[in-house]
Amino acid sequence: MNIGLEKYRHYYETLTESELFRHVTHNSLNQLLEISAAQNWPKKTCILDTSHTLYTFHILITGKIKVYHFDSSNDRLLTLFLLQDNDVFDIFSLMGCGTHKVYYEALEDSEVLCIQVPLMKEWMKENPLVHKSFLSYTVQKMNVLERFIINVALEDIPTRLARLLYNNMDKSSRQYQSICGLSHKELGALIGTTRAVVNRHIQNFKEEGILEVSRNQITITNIHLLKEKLLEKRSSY
Amino acid sequence: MNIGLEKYRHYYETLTESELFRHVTHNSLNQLLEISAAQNWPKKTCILDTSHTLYTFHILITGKIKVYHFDSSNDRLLTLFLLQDNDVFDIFSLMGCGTHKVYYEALEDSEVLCIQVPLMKEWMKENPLVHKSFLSYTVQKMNVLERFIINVALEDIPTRLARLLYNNMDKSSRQYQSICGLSHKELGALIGTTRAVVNRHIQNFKEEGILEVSRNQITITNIHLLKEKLLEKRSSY
DNA sequence: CCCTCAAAGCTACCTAGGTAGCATTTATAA
DNA sequence: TTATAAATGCTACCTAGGTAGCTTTGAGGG
Repeated sequence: MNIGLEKYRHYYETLTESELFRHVTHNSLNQLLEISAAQNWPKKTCILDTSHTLYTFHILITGKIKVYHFDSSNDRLLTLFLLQDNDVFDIFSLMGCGTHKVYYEALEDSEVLCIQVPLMKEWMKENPLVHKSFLSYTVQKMNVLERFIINVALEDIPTRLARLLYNNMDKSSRQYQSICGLSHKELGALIGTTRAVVNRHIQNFKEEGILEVSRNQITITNIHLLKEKLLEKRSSY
Repeated sequence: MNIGLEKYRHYYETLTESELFRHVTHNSLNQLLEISAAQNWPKKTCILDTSHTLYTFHILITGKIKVYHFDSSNDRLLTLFLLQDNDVFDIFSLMGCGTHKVYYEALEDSEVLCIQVPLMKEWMKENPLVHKSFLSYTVQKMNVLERFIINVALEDIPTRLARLLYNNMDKSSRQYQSICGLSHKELGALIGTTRAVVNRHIQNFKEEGILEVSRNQITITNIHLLKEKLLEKRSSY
């Protein structure tokens, strides 16, 4: 990597804070940075080509990246993950698990470290302890996926939407962190439905006094009512 | 472990064939068996108590075990995984990822090795290479989950059912392996719907000449028609 | 400043799939 | 054997959510 010293420090310190590289020596961390290429992905950059997804491993330094699947038959997106600081992708290609087809899009300006898969494999071989961290990380992600699938398969859309809002709300400030500023279409992709349906239920929530909408921003006005949405389940049947 | 020599050999050889323990020394594998307790879970045994799920790690030697979530509000099951020989569970508890609530049920008589989580952690610490195998294994499972969620969120039930049948059919013999003998209710749990709906579509498939039904057994009569079900998607809209 | 386009709001329609209920068949056990 | 329970097949009903199409709003760029 050939960059300014300040940038380098910035990357270095971010990696230090990551649980993935916590037990890696300073020396090894520097070696990792040596084989990395830093890239800036501006907002709305869409990464589609396989050189990125199949042969490159990525570390997200700052920003927000959406991992999604595209279904051509009904023209719909499904967001599998929202990656934040210190997330890594794509472990699938790292493990030679080649058949999964996902796309990436930067939802905010993002700094990304790119590492060729063979180089990364080499580095991991010399730092075998990271396998443990990666395992822990992957299991956590799998837990997220597991809950996701249970939601999509067993819960109706008002419940899923309420859960999405609730989970992403900072309980004290009632502000949103990760899903702040997303369009209804993006919200739909996050819970497995379309923008029209999301909009419909947001209007319902508004009427019920759960939230208020003001240009590109959803504000929860009654957190208790929101929470009730999660618990009521389908008892109306 | 205190068992007959033959059983011991049987377990040992099964583990040797597992990709999870491929690079483990004979000595370590014996140590693993030493801290294991062998159990036989008869068909339809349902494991619910947390001593099994939360504090014990399991290796499935022979048999078939269903990992499922139960939703009390609408009284429905969702099968997340069908575990076969040499599968392991539950990695979540091993990684201290305590919040996932799943149940286990033996669909066939199963031989299981049970290992206390602290002992397993100790053993893994002395055999750090297994973290790599476990990582690879977990990533593969995650890939399965990822495809599952895409199916459930974006595809209709005829497609999901057709895919389930197709994936679990031995293409040459047209026999089923893993889902053979499952009830419509079980099939529903595998694709995220109810038995009534599964039955409805099986009747449709029958009328279309895709399959035949004879007491607890589904036989595909036209594999091409079945495959078309997968590809036609929702073009009828 | 206006122009453009995406996002949001809303109406109307339709169908896949969830539900309820029952009758029939098959399996398991007493 | 009979009895009990489970699995299957089938009917009828209903509603959540997908779709189409349009208007309104507002943000960002020239």
